[in-house]
Amino acid sequence: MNTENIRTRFAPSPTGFMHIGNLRTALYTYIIAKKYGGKFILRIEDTDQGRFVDGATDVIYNTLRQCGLNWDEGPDIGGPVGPYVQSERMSIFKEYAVKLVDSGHAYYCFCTKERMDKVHEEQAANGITPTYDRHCRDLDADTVKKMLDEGTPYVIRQKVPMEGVTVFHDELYGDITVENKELDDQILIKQDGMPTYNFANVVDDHLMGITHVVRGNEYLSSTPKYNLLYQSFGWEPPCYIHVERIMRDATHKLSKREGDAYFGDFVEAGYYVPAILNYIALLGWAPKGENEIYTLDELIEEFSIDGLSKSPSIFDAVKMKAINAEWIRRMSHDDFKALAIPYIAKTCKRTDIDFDVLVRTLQPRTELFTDIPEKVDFIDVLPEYDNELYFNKKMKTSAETAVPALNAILPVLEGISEENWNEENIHSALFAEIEKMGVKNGWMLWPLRVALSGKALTPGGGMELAAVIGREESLARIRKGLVKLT
RNA sequence: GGCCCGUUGGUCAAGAGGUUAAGACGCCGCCCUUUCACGGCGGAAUCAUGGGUUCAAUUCCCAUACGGGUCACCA
Repeated sequence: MNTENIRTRFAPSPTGFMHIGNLRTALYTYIIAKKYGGKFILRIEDTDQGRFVDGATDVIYNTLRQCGLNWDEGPDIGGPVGPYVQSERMSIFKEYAVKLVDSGHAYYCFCTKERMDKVHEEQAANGITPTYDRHCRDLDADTVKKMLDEGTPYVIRQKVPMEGVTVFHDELYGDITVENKELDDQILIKQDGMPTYNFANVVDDHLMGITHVVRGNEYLSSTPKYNLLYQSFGWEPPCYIHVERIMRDATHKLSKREGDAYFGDFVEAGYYVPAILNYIALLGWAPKGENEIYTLDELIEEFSIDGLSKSPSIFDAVKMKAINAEWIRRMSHDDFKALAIPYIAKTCKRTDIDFDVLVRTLQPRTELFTDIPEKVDFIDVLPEYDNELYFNKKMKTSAETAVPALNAILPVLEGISEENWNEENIHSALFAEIEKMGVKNGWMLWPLRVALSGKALTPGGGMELAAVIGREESLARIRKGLVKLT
């Protein structure tokens, strides 16, 4: 593969959503450009006015920026081969189509929609794949001129060779050969004068100097027609890299309905953007070594086209969550803290707590940021709980043993002043008492956890909880627990 | 249906004729431990099927099955 002066492009339609599969295509496209020091171009394909959605281009911009997939040329920043919005390029396609007519690679077709419907109907009835019957393919020049002069509505169709084969090369799939007779004389310019997607794509890619086309593998079937177009123009075809799709399961695509299709869904669900990128990069691509955690820069470093998979990958939310958790564990305390605080604040309004202890206990227990609110919901107000919670088989504790345990803890903690109330002092005071009494750690500390949180599952143990919620609240909750028990 | 593409544990996947068929997630067990996690150790679990080629096929070839894609004046 020639990697000199690579130019790749991401050419999404503004639908209002960024599908996770498209994002992955954008990722690979970006990586391939950057890996070889090339340019990554953004082109907006908005020619389908029927699908126009307000603000949809912003979704594309924002997603790409959030992910760090910064484009070198695009609608907003311009570039040498603009415009980068396809709807602003409409005037150029007709001219190129006429060039093809002149060179005998395309032709005017005056067939009406009604005639085509009838033909297709008949073909279908005879069990033939509906295609254009090439009715206008060999109209003589005079007839064409006459009809054009009369203003007869027309389309321009590609004149695909009737015999022979077309071969194209894909970096992943190798050479793919298709019989020309399988190819339809597809429409290049529609009756309204607008280009079809396939035609605009070829012309734009060429005019923009795109060297590597990375796209979903649903385009594999139409690539021979693309290649024929390049040949007809005498242009060098780009290097094709078709990537397989991401599936929901073996037979279903990711869908809007399941809420698992769009980038935004995952951000909202508490995923960390670099982790999302990391996970989707791994879906359909395997690194050489055993590391699975990559930043974008590391991905660029590690990436290799031969690591791309030729079969569809099934999206696994469980694995993505694991990758997300790994990213969280690897964060510095301060980075995690900054990201966690807004989620803590959802259920914990207090600001006088020991955030450092809380955040430290939270970090290894957080898979998604959205896990956090539920984990800290006991801080502001002690939840109602049952004395049964004091029972723990392994700790050998129960509502009965909790009474002496809490009675022993209370004076010890009362002995720590407000100024000295911190995890270290709580720890040493409590452990001194434990040693003095000759009891098991859990016998003493399990009841403390329950009294302080009213929960069996908490971030950190009894001592951390005491440090987090503070002296006054801790003592009050222990006393309350004692009252509740007796 | 025609054409094109694909098929290694539940999932992501390595492997490129000879391997005890990596690794990760998940699952199970054990250890650590004031819970749960984290961390550590161990375990169960895979080459779609049938024919070839070969001394030897997960690996190469051909069928079959299954899955996907595509056959628009949509993109």
